[in-house]
Amino acid sequence: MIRDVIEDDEDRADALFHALADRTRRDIMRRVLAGEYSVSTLAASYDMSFAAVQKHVAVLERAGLLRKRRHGREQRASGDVAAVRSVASMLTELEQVWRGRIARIDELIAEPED
Amino acid sequence: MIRDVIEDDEDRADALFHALADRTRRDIMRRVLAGEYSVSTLAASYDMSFAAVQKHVAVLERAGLLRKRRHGREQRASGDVAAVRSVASMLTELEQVWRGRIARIDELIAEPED
DNA sequence: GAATCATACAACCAATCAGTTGTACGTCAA
DNA sequence: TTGACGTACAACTGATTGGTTGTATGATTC
Repeated sequence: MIRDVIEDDEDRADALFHALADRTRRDIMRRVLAGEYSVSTLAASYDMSFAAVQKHVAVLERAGLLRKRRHGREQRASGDVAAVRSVASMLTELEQVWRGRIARIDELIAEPED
Repeated sequence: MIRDVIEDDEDRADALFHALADRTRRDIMRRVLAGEYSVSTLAASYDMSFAAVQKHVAVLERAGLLRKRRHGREQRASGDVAAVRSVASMLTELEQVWRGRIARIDELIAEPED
């Protein structure tokens, strides 16, 4: 059913916005969009345990915002710009809803009959 | 200090992404961007208590995503499209970081000396 | 094969979250 | 002035979060 697809979309949106609603994770995104970094290299940048950073990376990965590639014994993460764009397009959709409202108001002003 | 401004920006980003990381709140945003709605009118649309919806509206308001105007005894909410755009611009910034990476890679390919 | 490095994951904890019910207060209509 | 409506907020609950430490597993190096 279409209903379920929409549900999945909402699940995905929840995951994406939630993943971005943490400053450490946003910072990780900035790094992995600029280049490839192993989890331990990333972890070295933050004042928290390796496990904490690893969990942040896992949250971003589950949301589809980054991918990991094995490289020897390390796992290198790189950001997925398409996922970032998909979040941006959700916001554009919201903006379109607003444009619809404005268009309706403009119509009323243009045709003041009734 | 500049440091504190950045901190405030991060606080704001946290609040914005967190506010949008809930499907009920995203749905409220769709409505209040399309028009003005009283809190109780909004509440009638959802299968949860008035208080729950009122709290969702408060979260969106604190994040700056909507504003309320008194109108008689009701409080009408309408979405702030500028706030939505500010979130979009954060994502554009992320995308710029990625573009920088690609540009650097292209340079390496263009000048294979070294 | 042993030691080491990089990663993943479980178990735990305090804090926050999303929901509930109940209460209080301002505004409007009779 | 009394009641009903619309809103806000406090107090509570179970679930989730972001952090911790400890342990297990894989790949690398000696």
